[in-house]
Amino acid sequence: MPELPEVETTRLGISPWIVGKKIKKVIIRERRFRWKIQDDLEKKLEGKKIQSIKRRAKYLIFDTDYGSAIIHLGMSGNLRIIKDTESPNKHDHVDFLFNNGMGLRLHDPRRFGSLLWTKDVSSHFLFLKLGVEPLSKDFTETYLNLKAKKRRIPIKQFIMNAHIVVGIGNIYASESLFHAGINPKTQTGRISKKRFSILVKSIKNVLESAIKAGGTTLRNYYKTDGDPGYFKQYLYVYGRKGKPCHICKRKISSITIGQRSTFYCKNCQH
DNA sequence: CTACGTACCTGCCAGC
DNA sequence: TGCTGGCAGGTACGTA
Repeated sequence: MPELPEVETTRLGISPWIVGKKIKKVIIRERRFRWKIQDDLEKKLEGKKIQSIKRRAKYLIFDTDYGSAIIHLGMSGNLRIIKDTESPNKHDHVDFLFNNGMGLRLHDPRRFGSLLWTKDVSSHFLFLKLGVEPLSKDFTETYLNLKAKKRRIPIKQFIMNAHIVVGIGNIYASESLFHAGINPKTQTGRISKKRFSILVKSIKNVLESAIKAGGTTLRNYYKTDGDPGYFKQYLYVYGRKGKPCHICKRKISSITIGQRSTFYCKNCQH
């Protein structure tokens, strides 16, 4: 499901409801996720107050007085604010209930997501090898140019590699490359610094616009208030195989790169 | 480093 | 109508 904009939209949606709130009870109906939820996670969280919700890559980090919960939404996960009297539906695997009668519900049909607990986020194995945040000032053409040297992989795989830059998934990789006019198959090491500059701007633009629109809803992603994200209407290539390019009217092509479907315009991207 | 495959899951859709 | 295969927004890991 979610790429960076959807995770960020989720963070923005739930923060006002739960930052500063004390966790009264944690209900876990299903522990089998990407990693099994540890047996005493309820005990770790109950009674603690949520100090802040941060995001690193596509991970949401719930800092408490002592220790943090880390949530990843995988392909199909979402988080929603509920009243603690709302009965669970299928795949509503975890509830965090607060003192004020509200709760946070984790729903994830495919269970590729995760819910982990750590005393120290900065030393957690998930965060050790991550690349830069695309919306930070560290993400520049100079950085990409440095990392790109002699790399022969297609540029699309390169920008989807979380060791290089985090948060860019299959939708926004295709979209960013379209706006930058770069063919997704182009060998990374053969792209000029000038073109990297354009690519960096495109990525930041696409991600920021998608956050403003509340993310992209294709099937089962919904914002925390239950509404869909509206960025789908701004997609230029993703999911548009055979449809006319919004710029040149020629048909959008679809190929596979790194076992992932990839969309681009043969006429606009070189 | 690269390419490729495996694994973890459920749901949906097209085609027969 | 029902079955089957393929595909889906992610990512860690293993092998050559």
